[in-house]
Amino acid sequence: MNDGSPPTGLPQTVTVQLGTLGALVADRFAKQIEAYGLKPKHVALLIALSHGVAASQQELAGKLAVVPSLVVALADRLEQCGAITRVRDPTDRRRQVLALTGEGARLLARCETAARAIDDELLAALSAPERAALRHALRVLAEQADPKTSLH
Amino acid sequence: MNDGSPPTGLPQTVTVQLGTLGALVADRFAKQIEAYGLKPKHVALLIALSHGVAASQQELAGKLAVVPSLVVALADRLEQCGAITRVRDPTDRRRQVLALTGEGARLLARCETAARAIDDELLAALSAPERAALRHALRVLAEQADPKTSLH
DNA sequence: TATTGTTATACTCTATAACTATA
DNA sequence: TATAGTTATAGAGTATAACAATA
Repeated sequence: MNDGSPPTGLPQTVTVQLGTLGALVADRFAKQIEAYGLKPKHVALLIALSHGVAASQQELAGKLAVVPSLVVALADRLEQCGAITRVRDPTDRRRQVLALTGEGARLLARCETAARAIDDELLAALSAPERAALRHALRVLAEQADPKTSLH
Repeated sequence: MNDGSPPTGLPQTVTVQLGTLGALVADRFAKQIEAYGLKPKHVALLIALSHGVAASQQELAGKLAVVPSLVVALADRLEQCGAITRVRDPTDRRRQVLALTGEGARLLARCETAARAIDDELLAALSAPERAALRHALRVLAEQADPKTSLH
């Protein structure tokens, strides 16, 4: 264009910048964790299990804001690589109760290492107080968004 | 788990928080702009056109970090709704030169309004200085990431 | 009859590969 | 022969819908 009309301010919005940076770091993170045979959604499931206690697949589908049939596929993979256990609830044999294993916790720790490396690279351009301010703001926004939190 | 092992620090990393929030705002933004018949990638193409001058589809594929065949589909849609023009370069008739129209600029303005509304809602939980600090940090990170910037 | 998990299927987004036309 | 764009096809990721087991 460049015909004198005001340039769009869209790229300066937090919405677009968060969307762009989010996609960027998500791609980097996905690249790193594929060495462990995991996708971001697998990690989201592991995180959910590491927080609360063991949970049914329906409960997890709610927490991850995905459909139950997707939890089946994610859990299949995680069970296959030994990251979770999957046992029928004796009191209600319809329910599959998932729980993190030691191997799952180790995988999660490796993912955390990968994430921290991406953090360090990304935040290198900021001063220490700028980094602290960003972390604070993200923490506030993340917990306000939390009800349905997932990785894309 | 909750067996005494340390809980994962993954959700506190900037990587995971940016990824999560980015997906959240991207979804909200996508929801808003579908009223205009646009997807985030369409907006990304319009933004690219509003910045530089008219550009060939190959150049745009480079800027958006997508494959040329995707630019075809995006441009088809944008041309169809009158947001861009698409003319053969007379000096090299292989090239299609895309340019933003007045209607495209108007669409972009509506998208900006939608993004600012999401910004306002999201940032309501932060104080004015916290908002300023976040905007500053995101601006720095966004421009450092910029080479291949897109919306997911 | 309602609910949990599963399977089968379809849809969206995007990439790869083959093709056309210009150069 | 090489390049811009296009078309056809395929793959990843996820949802919807039908189904089986259990309540």
